[in-house]
Amino acid sequence: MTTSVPDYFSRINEAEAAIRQTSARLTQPRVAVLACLLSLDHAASQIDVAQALANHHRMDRVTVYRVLEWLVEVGIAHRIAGDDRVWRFMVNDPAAAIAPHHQHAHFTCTDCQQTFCLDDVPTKLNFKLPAGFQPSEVDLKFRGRCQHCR
Amino acid sequence: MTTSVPDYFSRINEAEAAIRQTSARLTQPRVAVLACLLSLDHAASQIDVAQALANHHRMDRVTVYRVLEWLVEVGIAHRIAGDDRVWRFMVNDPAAAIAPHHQHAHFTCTDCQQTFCLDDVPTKLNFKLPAGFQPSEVDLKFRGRCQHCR
DNA sequence: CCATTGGTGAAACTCAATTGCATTTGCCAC
DNA sequence: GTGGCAAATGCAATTGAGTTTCACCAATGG
Repeated sequence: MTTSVPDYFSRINEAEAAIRQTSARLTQPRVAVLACLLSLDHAASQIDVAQALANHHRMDRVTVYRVLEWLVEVGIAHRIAGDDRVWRFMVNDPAAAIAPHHQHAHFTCTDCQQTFCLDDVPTKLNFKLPAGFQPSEVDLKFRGRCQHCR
Repeated sequence: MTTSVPDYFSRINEAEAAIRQTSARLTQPRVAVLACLLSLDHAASQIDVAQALANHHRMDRVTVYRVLEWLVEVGIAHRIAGDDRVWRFMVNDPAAAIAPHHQHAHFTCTDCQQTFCLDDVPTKLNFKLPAGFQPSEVDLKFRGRCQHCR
């Protein structure tokens, strides 16, 4: 739940490299937010990120929002709508990022409220929809108990 | 998109009957909101319902929220989380309502922004999740073009 | 018809997210 | 290096869906 500090620091180089690959500016907030996301195995909200970074960087909430949005824009992360009307963010699986229209499966724990990304679960478009519906994206969401909470 | 008025009126009796089957009071707002939902083939937000009913009933928005919530509670309707952080509501398919833990598939049109319920698409729990994840609910969501928008 | 209590209306509040604008900063050309 | 400028950030104010509180009203049961 809390960010392990060493884990966060070990991800800074990785974050910088990823940001440099976009042609945008390498800024402190971007590095910090991305390093934070990289250090987590579950999706994080703006408030999660801000709290995790509070000891290292003082950063406006709006900046966190904007960095997270930007990460989604450039394809480094993706955004998940929670049942509590909060956006959560998670770094894309590098392997899956190759495919432009990656289909996600997510798992939200009803106990600890954390959301995990299940990259292994295939969400192939082998569903038969009623006539007239042309799907371009699939979102598969599970609710239940996660590995830590059972 | 707009509620057809005759359609709404033709659903009033049906709405009254359904409300009477619960042991709660038969009130104007409940009848109106449920008749409105029954007349639609897509999910409606609080604001959609309020606007559709504006000509017939003056009703506080809090009342609409409470009636919609109540409809979910008693199993007449269900709630769908939208990508725009808005709750939308739709009457349950009577056949599917028999099963207590009915799994839904939803389709949100990226063009007209409306959400439809696909009762025919099976969402059986035949997925293999990573070890440790115990799912109790599945939510399958499609995005794309609906029948009206292509 | 009255009493009870569940339901409604109105105003205030919460809280995540967004917008506008002044200030700062990364980065490129020189 | 350093000067300039667009891009990014910080701060304050705003939006908008949804919730809470509480006084008043009205559907049901006696």
